[in-house]
Amino acid sequence: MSRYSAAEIEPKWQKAWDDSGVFKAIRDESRRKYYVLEMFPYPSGKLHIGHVRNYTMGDVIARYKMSTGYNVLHPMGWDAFGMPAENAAMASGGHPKDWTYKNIDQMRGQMKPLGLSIDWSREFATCDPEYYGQQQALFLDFLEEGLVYRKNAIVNWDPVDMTVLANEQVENGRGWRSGALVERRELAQWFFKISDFSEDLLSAIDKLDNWPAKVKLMQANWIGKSRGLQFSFETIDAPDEFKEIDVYTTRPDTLLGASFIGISADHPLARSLEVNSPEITAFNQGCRQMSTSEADMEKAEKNGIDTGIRVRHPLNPEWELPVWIANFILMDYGTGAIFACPAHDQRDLDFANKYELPVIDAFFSIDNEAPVSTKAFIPQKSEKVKWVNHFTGLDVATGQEAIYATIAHAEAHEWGKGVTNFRLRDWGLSRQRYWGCPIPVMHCPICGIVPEKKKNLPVKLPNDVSFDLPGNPLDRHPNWRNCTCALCGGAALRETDTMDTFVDSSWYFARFTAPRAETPTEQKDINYWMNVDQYIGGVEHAILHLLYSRFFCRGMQKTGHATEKNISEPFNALFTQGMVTHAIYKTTSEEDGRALYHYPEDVKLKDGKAFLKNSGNEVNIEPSAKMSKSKNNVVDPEMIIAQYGADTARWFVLSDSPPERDVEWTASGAEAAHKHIARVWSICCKIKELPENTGSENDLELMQEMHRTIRDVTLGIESFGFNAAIARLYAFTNKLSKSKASKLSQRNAVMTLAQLMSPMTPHLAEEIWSHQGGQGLIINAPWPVEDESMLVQTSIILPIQVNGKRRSEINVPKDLPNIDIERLALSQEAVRRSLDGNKPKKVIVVPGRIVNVVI
RNA sequence: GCCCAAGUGGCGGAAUGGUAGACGCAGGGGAUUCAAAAUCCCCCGAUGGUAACAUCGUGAGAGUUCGAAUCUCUCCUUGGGCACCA
Repeated sequence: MSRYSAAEIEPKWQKAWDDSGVFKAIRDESRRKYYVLEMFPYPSGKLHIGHVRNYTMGDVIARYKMSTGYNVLHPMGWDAFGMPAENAAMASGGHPKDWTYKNIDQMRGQMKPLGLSIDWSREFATCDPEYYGQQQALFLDFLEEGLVYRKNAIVNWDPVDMTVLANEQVENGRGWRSGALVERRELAQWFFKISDFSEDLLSAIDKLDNWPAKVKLMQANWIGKSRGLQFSFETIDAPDEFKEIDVYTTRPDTLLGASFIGISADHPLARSLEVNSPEITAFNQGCRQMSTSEADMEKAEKNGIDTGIRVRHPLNPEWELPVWIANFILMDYGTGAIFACPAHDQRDLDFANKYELPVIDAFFSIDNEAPVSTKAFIPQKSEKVKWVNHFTGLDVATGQEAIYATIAHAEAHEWGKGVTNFRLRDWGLSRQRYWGCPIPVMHCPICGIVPEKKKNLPVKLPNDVSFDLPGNPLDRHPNWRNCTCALCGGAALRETDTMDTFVDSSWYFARFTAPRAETPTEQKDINYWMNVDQYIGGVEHAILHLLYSRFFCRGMQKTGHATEKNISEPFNALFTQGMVTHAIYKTTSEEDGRALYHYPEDVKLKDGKAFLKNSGNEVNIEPSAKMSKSKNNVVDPEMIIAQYGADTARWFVLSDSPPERDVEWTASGAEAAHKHIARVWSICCKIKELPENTGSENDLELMQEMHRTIRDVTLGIESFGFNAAIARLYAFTNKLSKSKASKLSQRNAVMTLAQLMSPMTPHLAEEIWSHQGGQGLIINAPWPVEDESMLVQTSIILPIQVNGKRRSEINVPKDLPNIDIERLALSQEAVRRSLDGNKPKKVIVVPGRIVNVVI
């Protein structure tokens, strides 16, 4: 018996797959296709074990589908634009392009030894001019179709680095590099009109049958359709242009609980008041120094300033309400102005208590009429409440009923109108950065904004740039900006904004169907391969990436890039896998007190404590978190592959946790996976050496177990229950290793085992297959199908409960009538003891499952 | 703060209304061996008991049900997202 050597066997089979071209996807209308795609990686430099998990899951599906006769497309590419490349260039010199392509080479080199069934001939990176040139063509068509426009928007501005900061680059209101207080600055920005599709993007969620319910719910909440009331308050003592303040509210029913009016610091009225009031100017400035992130705004202390202006209540002109500027009101949502009802909104209540504004109850709970003081009363909209002199005449009604009644009242009495609003905002795609897809337009002093001609695409990024000065290198490039107006032929300037990297990832799946086409898509290919049948990626993309991709497909439909077949929904099925986590090892630098993070490979564990291998110093163990470069809690797959082989790494990442949940990487788990692979190989070798014989009474038992395993593993793979499938394979391996069945049956069993394991451990599977004399490659062998006749069970074990507690069990023929089961159950010693001579109240027999005796 | 999840032995987890803890890890005992590694066999939620068995037990508390890890409500903790990280 030879020892199993992954180092020899894995490259051998990878070469065999390559030579036979099994993974090359060729369009063939006569065959059923299956498109499986994992979210493509950002080339950060090193593959980590989380990537391995992600691609292994896709690979299991791809290989399984190949074995069941599908023509499979399983491509790979690189989400290659983005900030880290520029950050690296700033930190250590070099060019983002070189950094990126070097990383891609490295990661591809780490990925290939995993033995993934990828069609590498379709590979591309989004920073290839061939890709982003086609993206520019799409952009121009979107522009022509009216799906792109320009407007002013607020950005985080770092006044020292003279650059726009991403939200993650703002730390406690300061720029991460400069430490300068961040300002909110208004810039002209490009936008996609995703809001045109709000209704469609929302209602089409219902048709996404094979998406996780939680993702669909998150998207629906994100789009945030609401029915509310828009109306205006007449002002008193306001500047002439502001005779009225428009407000939008989803709770117009609480209008009699109104306490004050709140407006955003960016509201035109708030801005106009700055002219005469240094206090208001200072307050608004303060609001504008917060980051633009909604989470930051919500977490910040709620502040406000009284403008001195008042408004009349629309239902009672005598009733005057003060107008406050408040830092928690977004100019982007609704009208940038609200009326506050502290009794029924916690945030308004905290604000009212802080500034001693009135709290007026609009309704009470039916059984408790205590007025609100520090905790707002916010019942479900479907709960009936008692209204205080409601103007619609309602007395006891639900919030929802009151909202409808109020909108009807407002429309009938002409003081407001019902409006359907969406939370979803248009997608700002402008980035003031170098390493992105250039927006292919120019600014002409005569013609204004002019799209570049398609024949001049791609508008390529210039290579001669440097990152040693603040700001965007495209802005200060000596001649890249200068161009000729595509309309009048005069001198013009190129747009220096590049596109959000989410644009790159919003159509790459379509490009994979024809990656070398001279147009963004090729009708025959997109028509055959789309949609993606199974998409796999992190749940962190549940909203933005997936929503943008759904929008993009709608845009591509409108602009004729996907016409024959409706691909408005790109992903038929979605699976969101969990992350691979690892404990974080942290010490503090003695020099400057900064946190230092250590790689798991440099740390030794002993008695629940961790020590550095080189110095022996103890390190702090922080709770497991997503593996990330910044925390160094990463496990390098190269080391795992060198030590154990790819099959071990693949088997482990699938085995321990359910795929949608996070998995904690442990060295002992990897060791166990490795042992199992060696064990299966040794069983295979033992079977080969068995003497030839003819059948045995143990054959049936082994074959029945084999067919049950085929059934369970197939179901496990199809339902993403990889961990369950693997547990089943362990159990079958245990059975086989102890089996006394004939050589013929054992050989049959081990070859079936190899087939069932082949999606997870393809190299081992091929080796067993060839060792046992299987025909051709196992990847080309048809998937085993269970024999129904081998699954039939003649008797079953029924547990007997007394009052819901298990007391006994009986072994009965499968189709014994209930009356006989009941009689048998009651005759059980344990049941008789519990009954103590009394008659049972009731006996529940659930056929095939359980018996419960109620006493 | 808002939206969405998750919480089960020492650990990863199984069971989606019907025997809680499959399978794996760690641990304990044994076989083999001159010895070790490797391998194989047995045990392994807690408490009480020689045992049979009994009681308790799925983050906390309440509820629905003949029966709840599973459904409902409230709370706690952890994770993801919050529109310029990808």
